[in-house]
Parts: sequence; C-alpha cells; structure tokens
Amino acid sequence: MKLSTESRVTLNQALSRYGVRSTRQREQVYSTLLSKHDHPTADEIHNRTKEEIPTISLATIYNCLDTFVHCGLARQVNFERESTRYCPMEAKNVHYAHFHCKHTGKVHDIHIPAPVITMLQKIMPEGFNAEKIELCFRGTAPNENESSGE
Amino acid sequence: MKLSTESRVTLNQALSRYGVRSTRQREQVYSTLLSKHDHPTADEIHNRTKEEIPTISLATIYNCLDTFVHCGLARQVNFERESTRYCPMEAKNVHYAHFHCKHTGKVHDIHIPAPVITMLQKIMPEGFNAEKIELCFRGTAPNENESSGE
DNA sequence: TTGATTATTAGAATCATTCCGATTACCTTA
DNA sequence: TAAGGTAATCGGAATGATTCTAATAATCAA
Repeated sequence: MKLSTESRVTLNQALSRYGVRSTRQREQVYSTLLSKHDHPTADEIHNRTKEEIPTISLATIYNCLDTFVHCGLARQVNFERESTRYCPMEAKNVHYAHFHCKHTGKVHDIHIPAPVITMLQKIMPEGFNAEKIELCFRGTAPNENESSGE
Repeated sequence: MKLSTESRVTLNQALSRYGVRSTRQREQVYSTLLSKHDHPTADEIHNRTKEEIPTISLATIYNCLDTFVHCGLARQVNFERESTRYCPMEAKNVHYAHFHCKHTGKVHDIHIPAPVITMLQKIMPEGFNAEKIELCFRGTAPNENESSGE
C-alpha cells in the first residue's frame, strides 16, 4: 500500500523536525501502520511490511517504530507483559484509553473526554505531577459486525 | 521477618479456599511482600526472601506470586515492558492507580475514589463491559521525606 | 567523486518469565 | 508409622520479545 501525499508530508515533517531522514523503510512502515488501525505488534508490522519490502528486517521495524514514537507519529500500547502494540497518533491532546477484549484479544480505542482527564488529574495528592496517563480496560467488547479493523 | 498471626490466618484461608497448601515458602514470600510495600519485582522478592530461605528458587517465587494473585492476596503492576511488580491486596473493591516516578523509578499507590470509577465506566460505548480497570500515571512524585516504603 | 554520516541488516545477546524432569515434602489411610 | 499418592519445590534449560553489534549500504554535503 502506498502512502497518500498528505501522510507523506506529515511523516516527512515529523522526521525532519526530529532530525532524521526519510527512507523507503520508514515510509513503508508508516504506511503499514496507517493502513490498518488494529494495534499490531512489531512482529505483525514486520510481516505486513515484508509484502512490500521482502528483505526488511525486524530490527528496522523496531527502529522505525521507535523513531515514530519519539516523533509523535505513533503511540505504544501495552497490556500486562504482552508484546508492545503500536498505533498511529492521530491528534495531539486527544486522549484515548484502550479496551482489551478477553475473547478476541482485539484492542479498541476509547476516547477519553477532556473533563475526565481533568478529573483524573485531581485524584493525585499534592505534589504529584503526571505527564502521562495510561488507562486500560479489560473485559468483553460488543459482538463485531464491523470487520473494518480498529 | 515473621508473619503475624493475623496475616497467617489471612494467607491460610485464602490458600485453602483456592485449594492449595500452605508451605514454608509461601509463608515467607507472603511475609516478604507484606514487609515492604514498595512494589518489588519477582527478582527483588527473591533476593529479600533468600535472607530467610537461602535456597529458595526464583521459579518458586514466581510460583508463589502467581498463586497469590489468583487467590486475591496480591496484585500485579506493570509499567510498559518493565518487569512485573507485586503488591499485597489490602482490600477488595478498593481501587488504586499507580504513579511511576520518572526520577526515582518508585511506584506510588493512588487511591481512586468510587465516583471516579463510576465515571470511568461511563466513558465506554454501549456494549463494552470492563471487568478490570488499570490506571497508571507517569511523572514526578513529590520529594520524599517519608522513607516508610510505599 | 570523496568522505562522512546515518540507516539497514542478520544474527548474537539479553532479560524476564515459563517450562521441564527430578527430587522432596506433605497428607491419607492402612 | 510405613506406604502410596499428590502437590510443591528446585535448578537449569527453553522461550519470546526486544536490544545490541558489527558489517554493509544508502544518502548527503562539499
């Protein structure tokens, strides 16, 4: 799958702001990440990307993903000690929780309204300053008729 | 460190309800877990417990901790892909978030008031049913004059 | 084109955790 | 209190995700 012009611009801007080059591998991995929002693991991204660049190595996948995370292009999602999952970061300042379905293993994004973020900030005692909030649910997700990924 | 009579009763009841035996190792690991609420890793618990039972193996530590988690005597806490940490479960139906200090690496419990739990339940769309909520903060904790562990 | 820097690669290394087979401890019932 | 059976422990090997390493390849600047 090819990257849209718009996404390529986003990628290139973020990469150059971060001071690294845009490469074929980075473009393709970014494209893979955008093409299906199902929170894939590095290994899954590796398999998907190999369809376009058969020789790409897993180390490069980790490398690219790491770069994206630092650039603000992607986020990591962790459940317990399972493999880290990745998803594109759509917008800054919009918070998502993650819902992990115990039956399908699928991960769903749950939007967190701003007032809830504010409330969460308030449960911390004096002196605690949170820069990052991570909220995960585990349970059963509704039966899916949507096969759209995500 | 020796287990108080009260704690031993708690332990034994939980173990027998779960259908497993109380052993020297399980008592000692439970005691280690109770003696310092600093969310130790399995490896840290191993080192601390070896002071009492020098030959205890790491496999047994994992084994005991796993049993405790299933019995409801302990909880696991995960940050990103770091080693799993453990803490005793004080009370059922009381929720705690975890605050991970980026300077000291220490983990702090943050009590979550019941209304906040209710609100969190509400951010999920129709059909999602969460059985478990995990909330983690990362940032800076206040300077500690308290050396009480926890 | 040259040289310097940055990226990629394959495979080795690492680290937490789990698995395995053998031994040991513990309960039951005789 | 001995025997047999089950459960727990042990040390070390195996696993799986991730990171490291050293060599090669691609890219950029002059």
